Amino acid sequence: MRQAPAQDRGARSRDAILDTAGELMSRHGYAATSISMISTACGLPVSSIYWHFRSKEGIYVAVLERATTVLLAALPPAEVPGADVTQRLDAFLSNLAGAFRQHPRGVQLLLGLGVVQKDAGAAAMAEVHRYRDALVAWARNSVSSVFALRDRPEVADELARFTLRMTSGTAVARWFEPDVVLETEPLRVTLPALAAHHGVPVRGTPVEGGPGEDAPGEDAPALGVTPGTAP
Amino acid sequence: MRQAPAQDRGARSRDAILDTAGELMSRHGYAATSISMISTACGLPVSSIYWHFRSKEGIYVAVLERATTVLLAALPPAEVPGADVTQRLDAFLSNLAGAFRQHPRGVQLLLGLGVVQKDAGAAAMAEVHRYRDALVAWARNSVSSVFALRDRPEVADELARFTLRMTSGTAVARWFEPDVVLETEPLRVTLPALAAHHGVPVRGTPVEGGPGEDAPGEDAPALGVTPGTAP
DNA sequence: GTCTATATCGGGATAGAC
DNA sequence: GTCTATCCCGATATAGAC
Repeated sequence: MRQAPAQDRGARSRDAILDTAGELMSRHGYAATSISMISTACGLPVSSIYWHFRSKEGIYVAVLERATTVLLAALPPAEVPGADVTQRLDAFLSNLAGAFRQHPRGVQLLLGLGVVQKDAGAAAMAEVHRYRDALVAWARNSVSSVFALRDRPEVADELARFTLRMTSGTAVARWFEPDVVLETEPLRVTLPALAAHHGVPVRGTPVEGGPGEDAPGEDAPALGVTPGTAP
Repeated sequence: MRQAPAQDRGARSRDAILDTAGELMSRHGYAATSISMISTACGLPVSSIYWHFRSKEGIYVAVLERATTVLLAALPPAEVPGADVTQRLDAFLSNLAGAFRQHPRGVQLLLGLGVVQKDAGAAAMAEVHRYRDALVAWARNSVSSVFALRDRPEVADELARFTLRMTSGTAVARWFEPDVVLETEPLRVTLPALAAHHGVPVRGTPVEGGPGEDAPGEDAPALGVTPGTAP
C-alpha cells in the first residue's frame, strides 16, 4: 500500500504551506504576500498550493483557522485557578504573555493585523471578525473570572478591551522592534486600578478601601510565572 | 499672467493626490493601495500623479511628511499648562484624543499601521521610523511634563510607551469598528496608577494620599479641543 | 499529489502630444 | 501640468503531463 505515505506527504505539504503562509502574512500583511513568495519560501510549486487551497483567500482562511485552534489551545479558557485576585490576575497575564511570546504570528493574525478592510474578500473578512470576537470573548470571560465580575458585565467588557488594545499595540510595536514582548507588569498594575475605579473591590491594590498598607511596593509581588503555559 | 493659476492648480492637484492617497493607504494599507485606485479616486490620470511624485514610495513618503506636519501642529508640544497634575493630565489626554479624533488617518499612518516591514522600500521604512520616533518623543516629553519626571526618564519612557500602545491598539480597533474613538477615561485612571506604582507622587488620584474625593467624575472635564488644528 | 508551462489580468512606470 | 497610449513585469489562477 502506497496510499498512506502519499496522504502523509500531502498533509505535511499542507502544513508547510500554512506555516510559511502564516509567517509571511503576519509579517508582510495579506495583500503584500504573494503566492510566489509562499511557493519559493516553502519549496512547493504554485500549482501544488492551488491543489491544496482554492485561492489565496482560502489560504488565508485556513491560516486563520489553524492559528485560532493553536492559540485557543494555548489559552486555558478562563478557569483562572488562583484563590486570590492577585494570583488569578498573575495567572491570566502570564497565560496571555506566554501565548504572545510563543505564538506571536497567531496573535497578530487573530487581532486582525495583516488585513485592512477589503484587502481580502468578504468571506475572509467575516472569518477575521469571527476569530477576533472569539479572542475578545476569551479575554472578557477571563477578566470576569479574575475580578469576579459576573454581575458587572460592562466592567468586564472594558477591562477586556483595555487588555486587548494593549496587546494589539504591542503587536504593532513588534513590526518595528521584533524583540518586543508583552509586558505584564503595567497591566498587573493598571487592571486592578481600573477595576477599583469602577467600584470593584480589589484586595491588595492601592485603593482607598484598605489603608493598612500605604506603599504599594516598588517591586511587584514577585509571583512566579505560572508553569504549564507551553503545551 | 497665467503662471499663477497654473501653479495654483498644480498645488491643488498635489494636495488632492495626497488627500486621497492618505485616505486609501490608511484604510487599505500601502501594498493594497494601487496607483490606479488613487487615480480614479481623485480624478487625475496616472501620469499626472507620476509628474508630481517620482514613484509610489514617493507618494507614501509625502503622505507621511504631511501627516506629521498636520499632526504635530495639532499637538501642543508638551507645554501642558495646568498647575495640578490632574489638570495637566486631562489637558494631555484631551489633546491626544482630539488629534486622534480629527486626524485618525494621520495617527494610523504615523504609528506605522499600513506598512508592514519591507512592503515599501528602505527609504520609506526609514521615514516611518523617523516619524514614529517623533511621536514617541512627543509623548515622552508630554508625560514627563505632566508628572514632573525630569529626573525619572525611565518612568516617562514607560508611561509614553504605555500610552502609545493603547493608541495603537485603538487605531487597530478602528479597522473593524470605524466609530471607535480613543477613550481617555481608562488612561486618566491608569497612567497615575502606573506613575504611583513607580513611586512618583501623584495628587488627586485614587492613591492612599488624598481620600477626600474618591470619584474623579464620570463626565469628562469637557476641555475644548485646541483650535487652529486645521490650517 | 506534484511538476512544467501558460493564459490572463492588473500593477507600476514611461513617452510624448497638447 | 495634464492627458492618451503603451511597455514591462509580476500576480492569480489553470491545464495537463507525470
